[in-house]
Amino acid sequence: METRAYKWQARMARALAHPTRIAILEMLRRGEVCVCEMGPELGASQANVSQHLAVLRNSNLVATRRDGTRMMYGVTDERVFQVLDLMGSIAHDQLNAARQALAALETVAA
Amino acid sequence: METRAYKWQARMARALAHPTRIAILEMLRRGEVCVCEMGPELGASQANVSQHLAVLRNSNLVATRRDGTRMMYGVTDERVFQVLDLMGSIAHDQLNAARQALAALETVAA
DNA sequence: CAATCATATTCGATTATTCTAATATAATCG
DNA sequence: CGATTATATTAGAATAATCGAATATGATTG
Repeated sequence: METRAYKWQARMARALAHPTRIAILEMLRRGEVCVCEMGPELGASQANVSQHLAVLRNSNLVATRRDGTRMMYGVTDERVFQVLDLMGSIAHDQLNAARQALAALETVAA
Repeated sequence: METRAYKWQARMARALAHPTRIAILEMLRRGEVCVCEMGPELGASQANVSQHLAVLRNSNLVATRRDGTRMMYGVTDERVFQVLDLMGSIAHDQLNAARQALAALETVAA
């Protein structure tokens, strides 16, 4: 068993395991983004955004570039978006399936 | 911001965020697998495997089928393997990059 | 139905995440 | 340099995840 290898995938998954961090990554689809844009758009405090960015940095999913007094963030590997896309469609289809199952039950009940 | 939608992706990521659960999913690449095979192969206790299976079930990544006294587990959506593959290659490349950076530093130090 | 085998659940202790509030660092400008 | 702006870090409380041990459920067999 490659339990060692799985540790890194698990680490990465853990970094993705928060709605705010996913929202941050979604912002980064457009390219580099300044931290200053994130707080307002995410509806999160400055400290909180910074903490979530630290998690993403620690898992090497994002990298920073200083631009004067501002910090620009970008993804280190575009494939993270493919991961998000896949998780999005899986979740979407799960929801649809659940809805259909519910509708079927309600039809019987009616 | 679709913070609502991100919640589901985050939930899914959280379900993937443990080496044992990734190992379980890797076992399921071959198709349905009996719980009885998992404990030994994972080096985990029966209770622990069952707990991790519960997490995967709650996020709808796996489904069960009873076969007499045994429980067969399978993935509900094969795309979860694409997610694992992507995370694997991203992690792999991250490691390589880190190794190369280290090698470069060591060359300078020598 | 009692015994057994396979799996799931509960409990309680431990550790990890997450958040807010406060403080620290780092670059820039006057 | 002192003030300002932008970001990061720390501290501490609240919540959630994890694990082993014990117990419960559920199908099967005799």
